[in-house]
Amino acid sequence: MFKIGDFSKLSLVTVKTLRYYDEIGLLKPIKIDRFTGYRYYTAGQLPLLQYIVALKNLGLSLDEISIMTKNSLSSSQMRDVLIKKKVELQQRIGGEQKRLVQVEKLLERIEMEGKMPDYQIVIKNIEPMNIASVRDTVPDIQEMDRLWEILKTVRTNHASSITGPLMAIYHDMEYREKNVDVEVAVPINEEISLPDPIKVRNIPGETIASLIHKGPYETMDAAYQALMTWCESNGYELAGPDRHLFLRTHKDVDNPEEYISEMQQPVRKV
Amino acid sequence: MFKIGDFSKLSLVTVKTLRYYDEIGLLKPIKIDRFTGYRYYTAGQLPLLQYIVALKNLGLSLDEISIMTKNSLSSSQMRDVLIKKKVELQQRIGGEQKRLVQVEKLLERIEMEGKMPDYQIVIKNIEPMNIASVRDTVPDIQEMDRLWEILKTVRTNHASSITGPLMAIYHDMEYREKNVDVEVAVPINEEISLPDPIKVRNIPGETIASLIHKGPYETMDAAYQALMTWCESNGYELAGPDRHLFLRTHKDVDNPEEYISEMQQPVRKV
DNA sequence: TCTTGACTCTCCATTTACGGGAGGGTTCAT
DNA sequence: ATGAACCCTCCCGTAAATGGAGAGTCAAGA
Repeated sequence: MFKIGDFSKLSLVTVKTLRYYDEIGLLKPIKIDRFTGYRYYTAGQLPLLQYIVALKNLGLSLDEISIMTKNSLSSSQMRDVLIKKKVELQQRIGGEQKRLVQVEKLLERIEMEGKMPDYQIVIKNIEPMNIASVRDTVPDIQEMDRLWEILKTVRTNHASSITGPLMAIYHDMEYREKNVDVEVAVPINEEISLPDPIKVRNIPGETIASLIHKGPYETMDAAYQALMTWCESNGYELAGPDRHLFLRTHKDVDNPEEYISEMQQPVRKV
Repeated sequence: MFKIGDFSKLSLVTVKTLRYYDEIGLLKPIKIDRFTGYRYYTAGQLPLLQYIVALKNLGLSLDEISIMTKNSLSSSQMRDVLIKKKVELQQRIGGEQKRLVQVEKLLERIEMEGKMPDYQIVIKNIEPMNIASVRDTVPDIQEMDRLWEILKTVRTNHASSITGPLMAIYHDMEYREKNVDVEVAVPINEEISLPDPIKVRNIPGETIASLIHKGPYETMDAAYQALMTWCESNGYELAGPDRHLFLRTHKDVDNPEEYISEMQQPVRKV
């Protein structure tokens, strides 16, 4: 019989850890002195402790090790635990490798541009929502104001139904300056009836690449380029028309430099 | 100005998380109502939050992100943080991949043998220690008892200096049945003077592959084989004579099935 | 003006696998 | 008998939130 310190020296497992394993029931001392509380271990417990350490080195959690050390466990159940762990490890490795690539890309960009990039692109999952919208092909982007005017009735008559910021959906598959097929929309929380040409429709949940842009709309082209490049080089393909969310506009601030927009490009992993 | 819930919807960051970021000073609301405690955010904070989320996706800790978002940080300092993170990620990937290989090997063994293997092999780092020992080439392994007898004077006259279990060190580089060059030893904690042929010497700290064996010594050959195989297939090469620690012997139990031994094979990563 | 439901606040507990330390009891060789 | 080494329990801290309790606030509809 060894006191905890001697057992610790034999096994090279710290005293703290042994006490913890006792506490969670993973490895109980063979005997505890009722009066002093001293823990006593025996050499016969070393194989079990070695087993625990070995499984820990494989990356198993103590919970999983607890399961594995229940001696009633069949070998096929052990196999299942290990297979689960294997899958988990594979996924973690995959994730870390993706992160590594991203970090390397970011470093490259810092090298090239001499500074932190202005645009941070993030993948998000958007919930489905209802929108009230007007869609038209306008000869010039300035003409969009006409569409906003039409939507104004929603904002005045159903203000409490609005659940999000205004947005524009660009249905053209490629960029164009003239004759833009644009849908101007506002998210609403229920079916309300609206006069023509306003339609109410549902947008399904989607995965999007998001980029937040600060400044006037004229400077968004570079951001748009960055978003496209990012999608391509990160293995996403475009999966629908991109949206423009107006988060802070001339109605909120005077200086166009303070405008805030979000570009959302639906994407799909390839 | 948005209340926390609206800001959460815009950014797709949970309310709880926003409050947490406030608490740790990572992203403070633009205004907190002095009377109600309500937090208010503005669209202008979205770029910063997007930045935070993007860095989090790269695997940076919130502490590191705190550093990165201090606006006084030069791009070379940012580069340093990222390079540190890159190295960290590479190391983590390496570690996880090793674990994955181990799990796969264990699964293979379960497939082949139909049960969990009996031997768990673990790498340990042994601290340097002093030993009192007798070394000789004995014609037969039974002759070792003669060496134990010689060491008995240590165990009787210097019992309090003994710091560990008895051990045998096999100096032959390959396995042999006859004329074994063996050193029988006991760890001690200080320089004591001992009669010939007992020598006191120092064993340096070493990395060893350890295997705990339960049962009579005759059944240890398979364990020894397993240890060698393991070292080979896990990229370790032998780095010295192996040791046998007697953790529970005939002095402790009657039944040889209850004997506990530890085999320690010094190794070196290749 | 009142009510009601949605929203927000703070504070506390929980998660993993221990490590550090305080304060106090035990063992053992001298 | 004494001092050193050892052991005990209890509490706090870690990272990055998540979940819940209990209480206060806001806004829309009646």
